[in-house]
Amino acid sequence: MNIGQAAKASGISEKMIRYYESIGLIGPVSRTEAGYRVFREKEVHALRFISRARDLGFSVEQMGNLLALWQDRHRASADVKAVAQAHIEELDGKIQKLQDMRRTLEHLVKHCRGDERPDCPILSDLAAESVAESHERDVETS
Amino acid sequence: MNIGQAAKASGISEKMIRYYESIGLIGPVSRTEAGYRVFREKEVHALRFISRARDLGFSVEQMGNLLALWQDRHRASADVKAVAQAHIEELDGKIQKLQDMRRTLEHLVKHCRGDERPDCPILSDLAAESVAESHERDVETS
DNA sequence: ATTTGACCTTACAACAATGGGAAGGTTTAT
DNA sequence: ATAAACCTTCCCATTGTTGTAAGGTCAAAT
Repeated sequence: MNIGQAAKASGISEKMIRYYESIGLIGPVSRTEAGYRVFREKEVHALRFISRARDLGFSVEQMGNLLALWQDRHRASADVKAVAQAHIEELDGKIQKLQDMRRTLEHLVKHCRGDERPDCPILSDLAAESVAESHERDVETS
Repeated sequence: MNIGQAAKASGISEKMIRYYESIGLIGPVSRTEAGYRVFREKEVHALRFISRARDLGFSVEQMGNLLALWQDRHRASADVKAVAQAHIEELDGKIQKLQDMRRTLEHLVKHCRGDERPDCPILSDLAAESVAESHERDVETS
């Protein structure tokens, strides 16, 4: 199976397959005389594994861990669970941050007339002289 | 005011200030004889604007639009609102995606014993021979 | 047998946004 | 005069992915 076939079979682009090989996420793929990569079921299976993990937002590093665990017949499921849980917490952090932004923005948008006049609370807020927001200017010992 | 002061006053790192100048997000800053950048209130004000927009997750491109509108006395607030609303939708998309991941992962984690044994539904799911599309995973059948 | 087109190879650049660091010039305070 | 604290530009790395260029290979049609 050539790389094009493997890409279609796994849902990972040729580019990314080569990349994953180059960084060692998947071991070196065997080649034909001419240098073409040859994929067998084993490799394609791993690529599909990667594809699914990627869909769940795992980083390349985390995928490396998961792949290692997958291939370790003596793994403890606790180790796998730990990776997954850490990722859930990462996701929670990101979701939280995005929702905070969303809330603030939603609030501003709700108060903007959205007509031809220039007055706009969104810009006013962005341009506001810093009041008691998260940034600090003071650095001197007072 | 030198760049270090401007950085402290705006909450944007020196690095990023130079970068924002280099890509034209802020106009060229005037210089001393020796080549040091000189920031006046006007520039610092713009940097603070950028800092706030960035905290709300606006991209550099969107910030460019917002800055232009901010400086356009004849803007229509509708234009500002449109930028903000587009961004809210972007945020919604990202949140949605992350929550989908989170849900799936949470489900898998819940069904993993997390003990010494190797059996793990998380790995089983990732390794599954594709049955249906990856989105059609089993959802809370209780 | 040669051409064509679809495939493969590597290598390099780019994206967004940010940080790190080197090598060197300037200002300020001692 | 000298050291410390600034500033400057330039290049590199990150994460994950795509694009492109220049070239080698394979299979089918001429």
